[in-house]
This record gives sequence, C-alpha cells and structure tokens, in this order.
Amino acid sequence: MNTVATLRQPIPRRTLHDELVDRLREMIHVGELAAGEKIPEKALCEQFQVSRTPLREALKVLAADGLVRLTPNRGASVAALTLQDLEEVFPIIATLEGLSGELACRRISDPEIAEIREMHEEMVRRYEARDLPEYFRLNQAIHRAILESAGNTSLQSVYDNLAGRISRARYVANMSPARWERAVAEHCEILAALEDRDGERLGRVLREHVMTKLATVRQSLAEPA
Amino acid sequence: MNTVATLRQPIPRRTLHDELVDRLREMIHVGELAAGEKIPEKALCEQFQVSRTPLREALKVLAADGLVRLTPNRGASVAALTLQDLEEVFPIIATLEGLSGELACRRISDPEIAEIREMHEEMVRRYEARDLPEYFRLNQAIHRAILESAGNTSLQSVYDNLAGRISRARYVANMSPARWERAVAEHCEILAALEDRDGERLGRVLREHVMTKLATVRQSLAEPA
DNA sequence: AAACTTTATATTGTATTCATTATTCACGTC
DNA sequence: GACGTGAATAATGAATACAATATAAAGTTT
Repeated sequence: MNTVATLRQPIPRRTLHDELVDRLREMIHVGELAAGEKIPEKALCEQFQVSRTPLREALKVLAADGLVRLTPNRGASVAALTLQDLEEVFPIIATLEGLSGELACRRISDPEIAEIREMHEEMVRRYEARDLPEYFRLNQAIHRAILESAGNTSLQSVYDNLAGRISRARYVANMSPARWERAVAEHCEILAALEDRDGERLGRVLREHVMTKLATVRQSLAEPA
Repeated sequence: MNTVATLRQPIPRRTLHDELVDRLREMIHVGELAAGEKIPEKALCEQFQVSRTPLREALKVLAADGLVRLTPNRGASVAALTLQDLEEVFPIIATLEGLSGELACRRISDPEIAEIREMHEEMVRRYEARDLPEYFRLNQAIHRAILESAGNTSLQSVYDNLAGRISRARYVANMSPARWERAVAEHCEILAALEDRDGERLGRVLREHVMTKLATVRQSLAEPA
C-alpha cells in the first residue's frame, strides 16, 4: 500500500556536505567531538569514506552556526562554550521561546492543546517515577510542540540553531531535586497559560523557565565534575 | 607613528571563502544578484578570479544563513523573500531588538548615551532637510550602537544574520511622509527611554518601531513598482 | 643541557580533474 | 506543428593534485 505511493514520489537527493553537517552536529552534541578539541579532518574523511571537499564544506556551515571555530591555516576546532557564551545565549533563547509562546496562543488549535496536555501529564508521571531521561524527552517534545504551533518556520530555524549550540551543556547539566520540582511547577503554569491562550503570560513563564535552566547549567558548571 | 605599531602586530589572514561570503552578501543586498535568480557560479569565479572551491564553500555558508537556496544537482539561487518570510522574520527581529534595548539599559555608559544623542540630533536634522540616505545611515548607526551597548556578541551575531536576510527589502521600501514622521517620533521616544535607562519601555518601543517598519515594507510590496 | 637552526613531515587552502546529472539542440515521426 | 528520442553540451558534486603554511624532528651551536 504505502510502497506503491512511495514509488511515485520524487526521488530525494542529499548532498554529502548536508549529511556531514548533521553527523558532525550530532557528534558534537554527544561529546564525541569535544569542545575545544581540533577536528581531525583526515581521520573523519577516512571514517566517513568521503573526500575532503564535502567535509570542509560542512565545517564551513558549522562554523557559520557557531558550533565550530575556523582559524586560518590552523584548521577547525569545536567551539568551547564558556559560561559567558551561555550567559549570552540563554537570554536570547528565552526571548525567542517567549515569542513562540505568544505566537502559539494566537493560532493553536484545541487538538494541539490536548496533545500537549497529554504529553504534560505523561511527563509529570515520569517525574513522579523519577525517570529523568524520559522526562527530559517529553519536556523537549512539549517545547517543540509549542514552537511548531507558533507557525513561524523562521523562528524555528533560528531557535534550532541557537539551541544546537547549547545542547551539550543542557544535556549534561545536573538538576537537583528542588530544581526539578520547580521545573515541573513551571510546566504546569505553562500548560495553564496555553489552555487560557494567554500569550503574554505564556511568554513570560517560558522566558523565566529558560532562565531557570540557565541557573541550573551555571550551577552545574560551578561544581567539580 | 601608527605604521610602526602596525608592523609589530600579527599579520591578519583571511580565507577566500570568507571574503567571498561578504562579497556575495553585499551583491545580494544591492540587488546585483537578484532574488529568485540562479547564481552564475562559473561567471562569478571568472569575475573574482578564484577557483570554484572557495566559491562553493561560501555558497554553503550563505545557504545556512538563509540568503541562498541550494537545490541538489540544480545549483544555488538567491532566496526569494516572500511576504510570508517577512511576516515571520520581522517579529523575531523586533523581539531581539527589544532584548538588546533591555540589556543596553543595564550597562550603557553616559558617554555612550551622549554619542547616541548626538547621532539622534543629527538624524533629526537630516529628516528636516529631507536627506533620506543620510537619515537612513544615522538611523542604522543608532540601532547598531544600542545593540553594541547590550554587550552580547551572540545577540549581535544572530541579529546581524537575520537583518542580513531582509536588508534588501528594507533598503528598497518606500516611506511615506507620514510614516517618516512617525519613525522620527518613535526615535525620540527611544532616546528618552534610553536616557532614563528604562529597559522595559525601551524594549517595548523598539519592538513597536520594528513592527512599524514591517508595515512600511508590507505596504511597499503591495504597491506596483 | 638549553637554545637555535635546518630539514622532514603533516596539514591547510585552493586549483584542477573526473564522474554524474541536467539542459539544450538536432533530428525523425506522426 | 507537436511530440519523442538521442546526441551534444553545460553544470554540478566530489575526488584528487598542487602549493603554501604549520608543526615536528633532527642536527648544530653555545
């Protein structure tokens, strides 16, 4: 059934550089390419079995995204995020998430709200079960759903780019029980504002929620690993 | 005097792809590479007297920035900005400018404020003399100064990237006398809020100011050229 | 042993070449 | 004239080659 429909669709193409952008991004996110480290161009070409051209093109893109630093004649390294970087980027992300909340309230449908409520309730159950990875996944899905409900693809794109820069820091930050409880409370407020379609309140709560996360990350960085 | 100091400084390097990014960006801004048009890769290499490699690298970067569209096996074209794109990007820019105003009020110095006031006053004189190009230049300089006073280089970078996408649309939009008068009034309010270091008010006024510009652009697009 | 110089090797940036894909042109058929 | 097919040409993506720069290793001097 599905196969017949697929056969009559355009054949998707993907350039090597595009594929490499995604792979390198993921490698940075999971720490396989560590912050501050030189990017081993030759080794990566061998690993991926591609020539240097598409890999270098991919690195240019990642540099434009801020994930990678290019130094002329010295190659590329993974951008090392300082606390200063985080202090700069989080307010921007907070502001953009606030905007996405405001825009979402103008156009979100009842089924979309219901879906977010479902995810929220499951997330709370994961919290109560102390299942952090699944809680984290659902948490991200809720933020993603709100962003998509905003219906602004440019906002999604800008947000994704910035979020990609700090994804590693967010991923490894430890959350204390008190902060976790607070985060859940904030999410209840997010859902309430969303159900009321109160854009201003949702925008404010989302901004505060993200800035709370910055405090978590900041504290995590201050502790010895 | 200055020459001796310069001689003992590191020798700056610039890769071709980096230079080409800037040149192509400018060519798009001034309309030399028109929206929707194919980018003539071969001709540009001849014009700039470079090989295809750095040019293709530059195009990848511009594509990541949203200025250029890459279609596999069909090459690159200048992204055609639809009204939808503008409707999406302007609110983001407005939000980011609002944030820059808030951040600036937290840390701007008296000399910085004085400099912005000077520019403002000169801009008003240019308005009264009906000198639009110079008014536009000063207008941009004021926004730039506020953004820099925010002291957030990530914000500058994100803002510049977005502003670069819509720079052509802004540049060609016609401003009616009524809108011009309103823009000047808004700038007076911007300066007042800045001098009061009232971050919330400045943020709000800057957001409105940018959204007013969207209305100008929108109207300009609705009129036959 | 430390510092300096020279040589060898590796890496980086760019140019050129190769293979594939797309577009255009020419020709034949209906 | 419209349509289809095949050949020729151009453009695109990637691989390879070349030149320049940086780094490491070896040799020499103090």
